[in-house]
Amino acid sequence: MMLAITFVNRRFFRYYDAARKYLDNPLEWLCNLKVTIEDVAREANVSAMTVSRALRSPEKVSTKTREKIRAVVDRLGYVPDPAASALAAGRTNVIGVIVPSVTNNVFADVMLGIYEQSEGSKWQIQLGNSRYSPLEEERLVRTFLSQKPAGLIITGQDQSKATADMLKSANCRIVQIMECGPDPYDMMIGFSHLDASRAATRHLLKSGYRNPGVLMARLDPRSQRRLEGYKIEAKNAGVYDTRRIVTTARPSSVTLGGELVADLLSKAPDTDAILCNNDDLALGAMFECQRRALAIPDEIGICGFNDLEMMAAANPSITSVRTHRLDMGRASMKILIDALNGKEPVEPVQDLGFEIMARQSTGRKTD
Amino acid sequence: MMLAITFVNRRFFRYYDAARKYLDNPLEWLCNLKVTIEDVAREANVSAMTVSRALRSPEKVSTKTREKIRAVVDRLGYVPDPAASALAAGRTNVIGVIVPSVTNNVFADVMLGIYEQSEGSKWQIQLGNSRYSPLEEERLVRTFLSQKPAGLIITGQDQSKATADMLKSANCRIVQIMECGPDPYDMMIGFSHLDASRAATRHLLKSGYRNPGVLMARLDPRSQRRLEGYKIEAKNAGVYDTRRIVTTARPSSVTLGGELVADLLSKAPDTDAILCNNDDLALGAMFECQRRALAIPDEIGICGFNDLEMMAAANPSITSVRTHRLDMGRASMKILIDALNGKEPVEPVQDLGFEIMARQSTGRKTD
DNA sequence: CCATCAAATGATAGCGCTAACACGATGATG
DNA sequence: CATCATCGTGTTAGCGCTATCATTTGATGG
Repeated sequence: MMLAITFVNRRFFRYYDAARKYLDNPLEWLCNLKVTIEDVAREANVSAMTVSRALRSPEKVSTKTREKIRAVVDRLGYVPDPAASALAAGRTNVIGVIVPSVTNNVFADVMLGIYEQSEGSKWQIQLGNSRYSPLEEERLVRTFLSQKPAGLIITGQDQSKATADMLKSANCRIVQIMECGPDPYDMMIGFSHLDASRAATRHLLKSGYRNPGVLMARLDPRSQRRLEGYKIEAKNAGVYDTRRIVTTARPSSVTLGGELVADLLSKAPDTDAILCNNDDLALGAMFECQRRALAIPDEIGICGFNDLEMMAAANPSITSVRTHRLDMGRASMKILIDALNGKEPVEPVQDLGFEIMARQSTGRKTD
Repeated sequence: MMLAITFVNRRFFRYYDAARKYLDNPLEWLCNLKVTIEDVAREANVSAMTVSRALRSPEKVSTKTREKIRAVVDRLGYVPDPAASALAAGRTNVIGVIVPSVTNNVFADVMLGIYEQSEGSKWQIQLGNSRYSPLEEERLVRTFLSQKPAGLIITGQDQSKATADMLKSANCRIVQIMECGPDPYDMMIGFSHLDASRAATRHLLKSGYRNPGVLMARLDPRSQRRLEGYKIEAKNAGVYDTRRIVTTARPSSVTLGGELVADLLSKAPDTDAILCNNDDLALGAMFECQRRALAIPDEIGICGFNDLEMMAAANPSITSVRTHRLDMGRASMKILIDALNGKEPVEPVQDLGFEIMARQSTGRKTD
């Protein structure tokens, strides 16, 4: 009885307080009356706790009660308040994803894989865009961690010291993507940019090109490693020449590809192959070579990086290094969800590799 | 005194409870001790409420107190708990953004504009990807609204009835983007897809093409309107012919552009111009025409839609309909933030228009 | 020096939910 | 038949913050 009175009082004052705000608009009041877990509990003749359990861990509630509650939930259109839930439980179902760009096709594909894998699960993706800025990344990590996320997917391994410290002591699971290396914070899914770029350079050399140059836009850490790979193989082959290294801090684009080719050919007119930082540059490079009536692949070879869909469709089709972007997204989400479900990964660092897609643009007739 | 004891008790039990969980790892316990607003309040010799005010509405706190608090906040590394804040205040700083695709360059640009405009503000972007599914969109809207967002940016005007009902009675500001039309839920920033497509079709006709065809992938509502625009102008000019309308439900890609051209030319070999649903298709169409040695623009004209950066860089450069994607993002975020700050928009529906970018691919020598 | 009022600050009471424990009912066990 | 584990459910006590109103402080003018 005492309980009933307390309960009625609580409801009464809640409605009373709410009502006062809508004295001039009773209709709006009615519309905004929020359905809480207690409303469901009352209608179903159970306690709020049982409703909570029925929704979060149904196996702990008898089938009969569960179905009764489900029916009331549907009838009243109850939706749990995530803020209250997070506050009470001390954690959320949020998985934060931090990428350096949303415009870039590469990350768009990774995101797609992540979304795809999270489908149907209880985990909520929250996307953060660091725009290649370590400071912005730091801010994002701080913001995400304050939300007590279940997990974090973050791009690369070149975080600032402050970010790294936060991540190391973070109370959630972490997956680094896009790269492979030693000392992960927790888990890691990616591939070796250095090896990929070395393989691409070797492909050019094997195809009979003697003076390969390289175009690099926006030197983020992964591009740097790719450039390093080119240098190693160029030196190995004894064809290293700084004139043939064209870099810029500008973000890559098709137009930029054309401009960089122009730059490269003016500095080193004997260049006979171009390794591009990514496929946008490669496409731009191809268009520019066509405008200059340089025959691809005989006079000049072109190789991109990432193997976006358009590379195979281009005319001529363009050689590129296929990276498993969708798989990286899927795998990172999968390993994270598994870990959250208590299934520790056998191998916390996974190298998904790459593949050289040799096409017309590097198909020089060998002598 | 009473207060002090209560306070000490509270702290004590908090620490005691926390401690029990870390009996086997005291170090971890120390690391995880969360700094709360009360810790800051105690250190700064003010009440929790004053700390809260100092952070959320600094102008309500004296300069001296504010600075003292700021110093303590920095020293302790206090970060407010957004869940607690949301629960107590009944609202959040979250702005939900719902787009049908994250892979698509078009939306990537819009997102970029949105992010850009939100920079430095207190508003938090949260991205939802409906993947062109009205049901998924409904789920997203429900989820977002349960988080009591400050605002919502949603793509288009073709929501399901349930979604529309939720949005109409939602307790937050709403901006629809990418389209312009009557009866917005609240505010609207976009352009007329019908008009844009009519203008593009007229451009082809004016350029001397007599038998323009059209390629359409993934018939979302906006594509439908674009198709409608083509039909109107084709009929106006008396050149309407269903053989020249090639559509597919598959998502667009460069490769698909090539395939659809093949389809179009086999059905209607006399086609002399191709209006493409988007730039990916246009690029693929161009490559396919080049493979078939069809001279662009003399034998066949090509026009894209959206004017992605690569259209100008292509060889030949490709005519396209420039849409102001970045501006749409920026404008939608701006009008939303203004509204949230109490600055009602003068014009709740804004048409940002479009621009026909005539280039080589439709530059037929007129007779 | 005090009344008056605005500005600054504090005390109180939740926001809606869940962890942790309590408790009763049920069935299994010796 | 007492004993004990197990299951399903209820009770209690917050999670960390802010709305609201009460109170204090300081500035101003008579």
